[in-house]
Amino acid sequence: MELRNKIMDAAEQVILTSGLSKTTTKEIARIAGCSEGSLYNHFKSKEDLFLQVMKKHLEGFLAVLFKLNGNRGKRTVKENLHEVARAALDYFLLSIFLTSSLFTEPSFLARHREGFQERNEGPHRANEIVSGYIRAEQKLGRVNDDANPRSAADLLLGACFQHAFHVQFIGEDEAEEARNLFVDQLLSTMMKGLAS
Amino acid sequence: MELRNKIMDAAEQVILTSGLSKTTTKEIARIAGCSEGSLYNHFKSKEDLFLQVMKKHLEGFLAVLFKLNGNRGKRTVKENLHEVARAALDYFLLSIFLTSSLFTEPSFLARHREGFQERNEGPHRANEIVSGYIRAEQKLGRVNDDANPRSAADLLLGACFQHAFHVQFIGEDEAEEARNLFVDQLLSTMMKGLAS
Amino acid sequence: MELRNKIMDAAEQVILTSGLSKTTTKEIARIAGCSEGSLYNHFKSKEDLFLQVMKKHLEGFLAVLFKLNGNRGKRTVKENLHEVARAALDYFLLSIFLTSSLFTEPSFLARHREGFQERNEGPHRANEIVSGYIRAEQKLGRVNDDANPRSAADLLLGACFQHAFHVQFIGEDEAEEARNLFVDQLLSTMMKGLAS
Amino acid sequence: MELRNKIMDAAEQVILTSGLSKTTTKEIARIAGCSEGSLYNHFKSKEDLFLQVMKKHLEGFLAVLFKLNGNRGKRTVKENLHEVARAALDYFLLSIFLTSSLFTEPSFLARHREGFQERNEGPHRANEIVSGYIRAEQKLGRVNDDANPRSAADLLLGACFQHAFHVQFIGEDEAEEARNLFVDQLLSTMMKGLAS
DNA sequence: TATGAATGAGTCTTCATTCAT
DNA sequence: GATGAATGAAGACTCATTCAT
Repeated sequence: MELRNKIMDAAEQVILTSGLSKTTTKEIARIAGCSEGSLYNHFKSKEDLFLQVMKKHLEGFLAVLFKLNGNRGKRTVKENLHEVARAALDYFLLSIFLTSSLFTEPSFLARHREGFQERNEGPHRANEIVSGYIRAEQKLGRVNDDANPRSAADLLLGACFQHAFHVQFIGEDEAEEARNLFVDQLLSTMMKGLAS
Repeated sequence: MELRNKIMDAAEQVILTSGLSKTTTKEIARIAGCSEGSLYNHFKSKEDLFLQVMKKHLEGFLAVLFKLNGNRGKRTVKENLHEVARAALDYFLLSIFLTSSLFTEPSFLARHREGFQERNEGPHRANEIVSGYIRAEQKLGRVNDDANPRSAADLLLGACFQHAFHVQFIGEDEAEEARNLFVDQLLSTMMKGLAS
Repeated sequence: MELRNKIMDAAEQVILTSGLSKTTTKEIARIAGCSEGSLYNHFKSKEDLFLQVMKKHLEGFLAVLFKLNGNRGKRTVKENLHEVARAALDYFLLSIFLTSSLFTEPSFLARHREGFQERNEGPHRANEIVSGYIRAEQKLGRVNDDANPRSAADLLLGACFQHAFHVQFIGEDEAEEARNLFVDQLLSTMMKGLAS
Repeated sequence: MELRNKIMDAAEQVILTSGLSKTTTKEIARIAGCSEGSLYNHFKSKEDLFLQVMKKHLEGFLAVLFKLNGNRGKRTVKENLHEVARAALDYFLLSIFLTSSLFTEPSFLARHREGFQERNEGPHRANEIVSGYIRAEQKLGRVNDDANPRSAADLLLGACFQHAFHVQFIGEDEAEEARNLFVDQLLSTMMKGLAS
């Protein structure tokens, strides 16, 4: 594997196991098995390295999201939403450590806010895509006309986002099955609504 | 005002305007109008100071949550949930900068995880309370029996949590009215459900 | 007991148990059961406090030394030297922590060097007194004329001084009996000499 | 010269001229002509740096001590002891500033006590070696059988130890000749003994 | 006399980044 | 491209001392 990839993997690993504040260039280099200087042969700065890692995480998630559009009208709505919610949950669990740095360093956020938005890579992008899917299903008559598609997307993804947060807070890994159940109950409740 | 409170306010202000990584003891002292040394007459450490600020934020939110139980069966369910969702949104907007530090410094998280849970101050506490409220309303016949109370709570609070995250990401203040609308649409969609 | 004495005792206790670098005004006040401010009602400075403690230690030792002159010609020379060597050993064990500060802070030493010498309180004072005693015994014919009295004093007190150092280094208390034996062997060897 | 050595020399110089409490990382760096940060590229901590300096001092002294064993039965006993006593005196004069820190910071002592003893580098090591030499000479009939070898070693080295202490206390350099005389008188008195 | 909050200078250490080899 | 020593700015925290009450 090329050193560039080794470094990205090392950064990811250190962030996930030791937290951002312990993710020093020295530690990344140690895990990547190279010198600190080498980091700067492949990335402009530590910030740049983090940006690339974030982008890599996001890409995996977006791939699932784009598949969603192709599934309009196919399978059940619940099945389609289940798939995307599970992908979202996994992504949030992975990305929350890096994402939180956005608020730890607003200067970082300020520097890249524009870039994120220009390239439509902002965090709300996912909600927009899911919202678009739900609106499409509404037009196909497979979703209640009274529902607000964006609200529906916010409810589903928001619940996953916060759940990821809680899981990482607890610090114990959750079984695959538990995650499926969580999403399933979410969707069941969403589909039926609260009104008596 | 006593210096202790001045320091807490200064810390809060610096965190919200400059971000955690710029929230140095020197800057806090400058804003509080005292010496750095004074910080340590009132707080054991910077970490302790942050903990107190977090606690203060949480208390305001919990006060609203406890009121919720008193409203069982009163007003409409939607009205009750609206009130709590708005409080949650405000709390999340305020606390997200500090909360994100939990993931930046897992050692901090590890040190206080137990304490949070023992005192039932963990972040999931809110979801539990709302869940309890919804279950109670279910028994009163004011909520659909098919709904999973915990899932309903997770959807509502999760959406608010993520929305707070998005708002802070954008970096522009949202009007009071916009927040009400956001919550209102969330609840409308939740009440009716997606099923066609 | 008066606060002044309580403070001196507290200082002594902290120095002996925690070492000079942990002997802060805060800790002394805590042990003395008073406020930090009170220290300055009784002593000009922390340095002054230490000076008083050193003086107190020294006085106990000097009292034994002065008794030595009265014993000229009485008992055996070895008995007289044994008594003084034991007192020296005890004094060194007690004072070594404070004494070492002389070298940690040469400015302290510089400030008080003159004072020590003017008042004949320098550390060599003890050697002079013992030397004087031995010279007196020489004149009485109770000590070998070939011996150099000052060298004899240096040998005896030096051995005790270094032994105190070693004991504190090891960090384990030595039994009373062991100390007596140490001094006894020292004196036996000194009296007979090494020449074959 | 390599920076590592420059730093060690700088540390030694600052300790000897300004005392331990003024030996800050900033001052060491200034004298070494490098940045404070560089200190940490070569030494784990300030404590580690001091440890290396202490070890360097000790090694020079131990070299002389080991030569002593080779001289058994050669030259006169007094000549052999003179050589080792002079080396001891020089070593004590040099090391007393660092050694005294052992008592200023018992935590330092506690951390390294074991290490010192395991590697037989404790301060009593020298006394043991000299004691061994004297015992050997006893067996060769060149030292009085009645003398206790360990006591003899303690007397000689102890006197040198305390003399170093006194010299540093006075603060004036002693001429080479004066040191030789001091040791010579010590040995003369020791050889003959005090008994009349 | 006793207090204890306030001080501010000073300490060790960390860390992202550079650059000559 | 790879190295790793050198950097220097910055940070959290300590502590003897003061002074108004």
